[in-house]
Amino acid sequence: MILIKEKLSSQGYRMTKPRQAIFANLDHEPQSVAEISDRLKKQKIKIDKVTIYRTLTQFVKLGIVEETQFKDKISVYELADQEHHHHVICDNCGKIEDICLDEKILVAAAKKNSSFKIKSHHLEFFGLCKKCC
Amino acid sequence: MILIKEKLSSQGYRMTKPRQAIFANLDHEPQSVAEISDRLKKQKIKIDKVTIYRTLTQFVKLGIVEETQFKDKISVYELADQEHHHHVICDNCGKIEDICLDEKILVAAAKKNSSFKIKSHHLEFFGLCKKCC
DNA sequence: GGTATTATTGCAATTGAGTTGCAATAAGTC
DNA sequence: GACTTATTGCAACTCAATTGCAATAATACC
Ligand SMILES: [Mn+2]
Ligand SMILES: [Mn+2]
Ligand SMILES: [Zn+2]
Ligand SMILES: [Zn+2]
Repeated sequence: MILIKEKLSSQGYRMTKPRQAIFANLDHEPQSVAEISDRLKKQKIKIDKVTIYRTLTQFVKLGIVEETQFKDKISVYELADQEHHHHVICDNCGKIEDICLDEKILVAAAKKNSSFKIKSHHLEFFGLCKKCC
Repeated sequence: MILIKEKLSSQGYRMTKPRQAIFANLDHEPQSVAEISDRLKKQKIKIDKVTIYRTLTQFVKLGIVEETQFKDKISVYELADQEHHHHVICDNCGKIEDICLDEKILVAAAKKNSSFKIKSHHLEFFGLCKKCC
């Protein structure tokens, strides 16, 4: 928590109540803006969606949050303080599971086979969770 | 070309001028609806965007076209008559390069490490093309 | 503490991709 | 050619995300 205050003020940004509340409602599971908004509403915290968008965009820039999008194209956000990992998404109910993979070999192969200077990659898996199987 | 007429009529669909023109403007490089629309305009072929959307959705269902989305969230479409492959996208200019990788090992590892019944995956690489390097 | 400065917020309006309803049009069939 | 019905184009709409701007609140300075 102090960590993010540091990160903010070091860039001339301010630690505000909305930013604190949004940060407190982030998770290691990716969430959409709508989901974060709902969580805040349940806690009787009134924050406009625009503020959530702007805050998350800023958190991404500061490396506090990671943004991804799956098949449905809407952005989802999760805390960035975890080791590099990927997700398995249920085609039926949308449930998300983390998955750790050793993809070094694959990335190395990609770098070798491509004329591009490869910097990053997206990798997600889709299927059915236990309940939906 | 006859191929797609078969596929269409076998499902009770019709081969129309718009569908022919849209098919003729598909490529092995992923294109957005806007890009396809522009190509058609340059050829003085007047087809509404809605028709392009509906046609592509149908082509996807028939297995003629593959739909993907990269970082910018808009859908892109490419011909499906090619072997399974992935893409490298330039972060600067959007150029796309095909890349073939042997990901069997990775997919097997994912299936092993996950509680889900994995059916498919998305894998894309990002970086800088030669020009933008 | 109180005041000045300026980052931040909330609201309303806007953008842009994609979808839907429906009447007019054009394939396929006989 | 006439009939049936899939398809098209237009307009209206949805929904995530962005933008402009005046009101508000966090920091800095006294
Ligand atoms: Mn995760
Ligand atoms: Mn390709
Ligand atoms: Zn499920
Ligand atoms: Zn480039």
